[in-house]
Amino acid sequence: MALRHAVLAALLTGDGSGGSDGGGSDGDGGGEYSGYQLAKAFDIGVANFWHALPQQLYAELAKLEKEGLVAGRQVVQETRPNKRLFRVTEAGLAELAAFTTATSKPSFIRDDLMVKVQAADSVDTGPLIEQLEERASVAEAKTELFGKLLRKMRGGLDEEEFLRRGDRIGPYLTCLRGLALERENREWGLRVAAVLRARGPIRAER
Amino acid sequence: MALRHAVLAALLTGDGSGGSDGGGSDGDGGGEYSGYQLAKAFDIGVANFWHALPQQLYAELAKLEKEGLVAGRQVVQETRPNKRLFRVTEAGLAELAAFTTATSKPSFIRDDLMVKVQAADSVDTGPLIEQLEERASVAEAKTELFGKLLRKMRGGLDEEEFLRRGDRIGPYLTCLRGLALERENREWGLRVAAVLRARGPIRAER
DNA sequence: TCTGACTAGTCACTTTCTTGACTATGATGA
DNA sequence: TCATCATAGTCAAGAAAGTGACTAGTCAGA
Repeated sequence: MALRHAVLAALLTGDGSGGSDGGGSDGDGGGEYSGYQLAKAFDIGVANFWHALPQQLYAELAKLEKEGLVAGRQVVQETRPNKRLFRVTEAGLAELAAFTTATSKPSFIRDDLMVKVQAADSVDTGPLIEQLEERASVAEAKTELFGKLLRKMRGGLDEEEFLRRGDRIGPYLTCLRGLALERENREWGLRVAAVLRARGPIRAER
Repeated sequence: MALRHAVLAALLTGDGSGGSDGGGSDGDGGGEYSGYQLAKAFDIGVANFWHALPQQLYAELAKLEKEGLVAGRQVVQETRPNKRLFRVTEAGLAELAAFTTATSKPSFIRDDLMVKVQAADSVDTGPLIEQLEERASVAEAKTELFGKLLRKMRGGLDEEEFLRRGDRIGPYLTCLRGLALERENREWGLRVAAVLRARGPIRAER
């Protein structure tokens, strides 16, 4: 059970997709998000370290609300469907605090491409090479995206300065890791593709 | 459904935990593993890109056998419980080949610590710092482990040479990525811990 | 005018994962 | 001698995650 914590953390951090979309006064600390917005955030930033589909988020938000960890309010809209905005309650904060104190499960990764590379000696490497290069280019795009996000978050300040004095450095720090990850992803993908290409078709069979 | 492919890939690659444990003549290509050995492999090397508990592996092996993708044979042992060794069949290879050709799902990570860091501005950072440093030291240990594994796999050759001519480079390539990952993990953990430490107790609340 | 995309979300079903307990035997160590 | 670890698994229940399909209105473009 940890999607809930990812959701709480995401609700707290103002790294919303919308930007200055619509009119909300963004005043009071941790933002308010609709399930829909949250789903988008999970597709971009948060997806860095957690992944979830919209349906899961809606379901989780419902549960969290029932338990009083988030509070939702209805917002009536004329031109588009009504929506419910959620914010973290005190109880939600307490839950997050407890979670932070508890020991973490070891992080885990699951990666189809790695499985394929692991078996690279026993299968046709053609399609694999393609996928590796595709992966590398996706990683490059993400690298750029994260770079922009980071610049935006730290505003005018340089990194050291921001990390010393900025408020809300959490998302910045996780984004930093995402950036490093994608950089490595890219390099690895290119390297492996190059190695496999150089070796040509399968050699070691069985 | 991709644990099965991870299992097949793991069975193929001779990166077994046991080393020269027990007496088997290791002759014919992809190794043979018991569920138990496989479980250990998943706890070390493979855990790099896939994670699974022993029960899942036993269950998956049973399914794979029923479908003819792996073949098991009973090995009677005097001094310890009997075991069943599995190897990948032709059909299993074909399944892996098909999997390799199909498009991969985007890799995904799930990491409690990252969630906690994301929320770092709203919670007590004390325990978090501890966990980050713990993580860093685990990562360092893994870094060393992977370094050794890599040296062992490439034998006397240097890396370029090995990747050009070695047989069974798949596990080597995935291990390379694991190494890079853990290196980044370590650096990130230390960096974030230092940043949080320098900031002292919570400042930005709500 | 029809198509498709965007906003906003719900329902039902299936697959996977995780937890915990249980069976056996032999070897190691206090 | 008693406890614990390592080998080698099995079973069952429940929580979490993933998939697919569906509603419904708005807006932009062909």
